[in-house]
Amino acid sequence: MPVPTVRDDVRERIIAAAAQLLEDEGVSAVTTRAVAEHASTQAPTIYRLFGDKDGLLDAVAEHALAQFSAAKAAALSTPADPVDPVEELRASWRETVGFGLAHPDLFLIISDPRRGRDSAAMVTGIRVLEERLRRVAAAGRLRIPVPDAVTLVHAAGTGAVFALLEQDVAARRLNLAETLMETVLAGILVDTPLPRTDAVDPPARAAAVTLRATAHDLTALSPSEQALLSEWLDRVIDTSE
Amino acid sequence: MPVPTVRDDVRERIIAAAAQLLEDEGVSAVTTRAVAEHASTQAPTIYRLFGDKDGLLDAVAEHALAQFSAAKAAALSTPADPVDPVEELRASWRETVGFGLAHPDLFLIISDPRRGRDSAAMVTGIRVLEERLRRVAAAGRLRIPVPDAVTLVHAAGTGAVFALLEQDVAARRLNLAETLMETVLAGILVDTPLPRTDAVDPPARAAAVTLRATAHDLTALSPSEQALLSEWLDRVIDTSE
DNA sequence: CTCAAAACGTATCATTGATATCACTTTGAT
DNA sequence: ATCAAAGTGATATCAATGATACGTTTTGAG
Repeated sequence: MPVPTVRDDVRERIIAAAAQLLEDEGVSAVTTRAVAEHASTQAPTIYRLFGDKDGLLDAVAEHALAQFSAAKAAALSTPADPVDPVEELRASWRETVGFGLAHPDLFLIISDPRRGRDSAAMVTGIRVLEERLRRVAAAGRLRIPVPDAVTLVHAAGTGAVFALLEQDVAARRLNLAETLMETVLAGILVDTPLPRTDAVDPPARAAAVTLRATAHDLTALSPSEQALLSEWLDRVIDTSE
Repeated sequence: MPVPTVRDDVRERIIAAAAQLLEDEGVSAVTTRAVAEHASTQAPTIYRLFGDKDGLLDAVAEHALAQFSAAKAAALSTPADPVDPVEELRASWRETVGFGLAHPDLFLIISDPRRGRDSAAMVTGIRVLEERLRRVAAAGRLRIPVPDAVTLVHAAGTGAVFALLEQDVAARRLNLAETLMETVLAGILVDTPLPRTDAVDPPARAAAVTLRATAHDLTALSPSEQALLSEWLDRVIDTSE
């Protein structure tokens, strides 16, 4: 086992400095000079240790994701203390979405397909998801092959985070992630019905949704009447949720 | 109606030059100097017309997306020639995914949440999707409010494109996009059964999937036996697809 | 034709990723 | 202990890029 050398120390200081700059001031603040200064070293050291700036960002992404994955792995149930693997999958999804929303710039770097294809960070994250889904399959709850499920859940999760990041931070509809997750789970799991608003819902809701979409084409109503009708229908739809 | 001025001409030339550079050599080739040269003008003109480089990229994205959306809108069925709105939604999804895969750098620019929040390009794209879903709702096929469906489908579509772009171009599993689409549709539409492999499938497939996940943990089999079993199960799963 | 406003074009700045260079230190074999 | 080889740290610097200042030219209304 190699003892930590001075080189390792500098390497960690640089990664930490870059990570903090990324977190605090965004990706545009991560310049070689700023990183070097925050790490109390010089710019050329970055190139000696990481090759180029892309290599540094790779290292930052891998570091952050490794930390995150370790926390998740620690939460994995042990054979001695089994937990419903589907619930673990749900928890994993929520943690991932939360991570993406909490560290948007980092998430965007990791998700960049031009980087992610061979990135160690992405591989690490995928492996955790795969283990979760393997357990679900082992419990007989998965309806499709594990690799397919990995890709599907990964794609949906990425899309959910991106869609939420696009929304204004104050008006984020966080249940979008939940809805998308449940929708995907309903599609890939056995014996997991669609979320709430299905059979339980009064047929009135479906009718309201339908009518709401055509409210502005109802020639029998004046524009102001259409507007009011739309408001009412929105209330009907929302309160039956 | 304003007549086209010289300024408009230069503006279009710059956008075309930037778009072509983006398409041919990727985003890193889109420098102010390269764009200016290809457009037979000077770098400062870019700043007079677009404010900064970000503004130029915005304009490029909007231009490309407007062209794309126009083509899609032209394909929209007219009242005189109605088409199943759900099928139109499927077609729209496929076109969007195809667009993303054909123009990855452009798609990444459009999808960047830091840009997309107020970008005209994103608004344009969303509007088309909203119209599609409004028609689905008007036909009584939508189970959730139109705005929710817009966000959901948009998120899933973005995720599908990103997941596909991450894969090696030669080994892309394009049916991932189809599967995700059908899964989401099954979740938001009424009277739409889950995709193919549901009730039609023999229960054998589900069992094969379950067993496949635990093949390497079967202590009753030797490692080589486990490997062969895995191959057989993969064939079973694939041929009943 | 005049002339003010707009557009153009040259030159240039500041920042940033990346590298050359070199003195100094550590390392490890002899 | 010695000394050559490798590594480290620091300064200076390069090339490319986004962005702008400012003098010159073009345009179009009256």
